[in-house]
Amino acid sequence: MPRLFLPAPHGDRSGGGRPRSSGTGLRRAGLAFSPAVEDYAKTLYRLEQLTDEPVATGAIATRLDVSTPSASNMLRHLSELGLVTVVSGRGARLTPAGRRVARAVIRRHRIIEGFLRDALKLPWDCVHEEADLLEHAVSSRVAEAMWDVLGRPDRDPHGDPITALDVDVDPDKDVLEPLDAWDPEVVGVLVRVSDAQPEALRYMAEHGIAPGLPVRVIAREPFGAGQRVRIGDTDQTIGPELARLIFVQRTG
Amino acid sequence: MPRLFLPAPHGDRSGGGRPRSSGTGLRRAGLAFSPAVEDYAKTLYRLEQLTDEPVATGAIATRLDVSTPSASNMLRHLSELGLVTVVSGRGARLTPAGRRVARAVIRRHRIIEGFLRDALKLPWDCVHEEADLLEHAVSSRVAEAMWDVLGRPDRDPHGDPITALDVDVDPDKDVLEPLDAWDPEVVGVLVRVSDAQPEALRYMAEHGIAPGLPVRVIAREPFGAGQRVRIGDTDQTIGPELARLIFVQRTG
DNA sequence: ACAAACGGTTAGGGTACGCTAATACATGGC
DNA sequence: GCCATGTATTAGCGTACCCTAACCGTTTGT
Repeated sequence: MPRLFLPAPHGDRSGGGRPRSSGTGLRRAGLAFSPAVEDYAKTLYRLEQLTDEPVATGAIATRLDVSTPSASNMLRHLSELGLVTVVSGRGARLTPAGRRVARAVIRRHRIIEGFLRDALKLPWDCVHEEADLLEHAVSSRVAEAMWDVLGRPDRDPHGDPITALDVDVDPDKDVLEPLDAWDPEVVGVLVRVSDAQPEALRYMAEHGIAPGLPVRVIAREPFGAGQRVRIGDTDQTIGPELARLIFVQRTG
Repeated sequence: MPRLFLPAPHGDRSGGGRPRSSGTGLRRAGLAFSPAVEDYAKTLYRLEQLTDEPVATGAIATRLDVSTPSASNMLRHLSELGLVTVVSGRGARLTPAGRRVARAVIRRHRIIEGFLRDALKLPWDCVHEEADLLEHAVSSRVAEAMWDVLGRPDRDPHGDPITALDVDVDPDKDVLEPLDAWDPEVVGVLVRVSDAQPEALRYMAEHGIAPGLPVRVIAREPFGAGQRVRIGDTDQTIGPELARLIFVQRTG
């Protein structure tokens, strides 16, 4: 049984005597949940923010790059851990406990990203992958120490918010819009860039597109060729696909 | 199959189609070896430094806190990975490849320890356990970045050497002795303290016993009560069990 | 010389994950 | 209302680790 002090997973009609771990547990003693469980919670949390419906099993599977049956099984597992409620045949929803787990993982992830970039000077585009690995190994104590060293910032390098664990609201709700949606002459601040596509991240790094800079839309190019935009103090043309990954807040 | 580009483990009479991972491998894609394998290599490396014989299966099992059969199985596994050669019925020995793996893990471990203590200001005694967790998740790139930030030290906080990957010699060989072995009036420098016992670490931290300080043995107490020693600029009595965990280098 | 003792290996199970193939269910078209 | 379609679940496996119990092979004591 991997997690001490928690109801045993699955059937647990086991025969094992020693209450130590099975499989992966030689390391990670005492950490509450397995990396896989944390990943599912995190993914579920993110997908829940997009709809009010329960999250479809297939969507989770796609996001995590596993087969649908695997996701289905894991969701049952998570529900036995009390982290999700499964709406059979339709999808799953995080419980409050599940949301806590997800927020903790996401918080650690963002702190680690910030730390890798600002303290260790790692290049932009490798930071996300490294953080995906580390988020399951870094204890809260270490993560909070990193956060202190960074000066307790409220956003990570991509502009994603680093919120307290008991905060459920997304501070970007009702505030941020994709740059894509803006018409000419609108002005504001670049708040965050999506970290979903490493390639896009690299491009943005090379072209000086980073959170914190002022943004002004100059014109919309014809035939869907994107927007002419001033970011910081350079003008450039942003294609619509990239513009959907850039989130801005109106100031004008 | 967890490790890309390596001969498949065990029989591999599998039926699986997708060449992705099984079990634990959703994260850690691309990392060469599983945490368990790294732990075995590390332990083997340490035990090999104590004897010239092949390392006994039972010794490894004890050190890793697993059953002897588990260790036996894993050693077979490691031998199929080309990391050890098993001397059947007697024990195992690391191959050059195994030694490389072990040194890489140990190097990461020590860099992480130093980093947690010096950069993150974590207390002495929790540093070792955190590092045990992190050493399998931190990539070489991140570890080397940490090392740079620390100023490329050649020892970790306990005084254990941080050596290059291709260096096989222990720089402490023929140089360090346990404090226990010293007679009165011998003087030198405290180079390292064993990190094997967290309790001892805590005691030493509280009593100002740390690597780098000058040491002079003042007298040996009667009836095995230990030694009267000056460490830094305080005198104290060190019991023989503690004295065996403190390693010193003669300067006089 | 032989039996006890000890250490290692083999046998047989477990759990956590993952996968494919086959089945169940929900939904939408007609 | 009924079937085609798609999505979700169940069935059955595979692998990495771990464990206990039973089985060897050496070494050792007398």
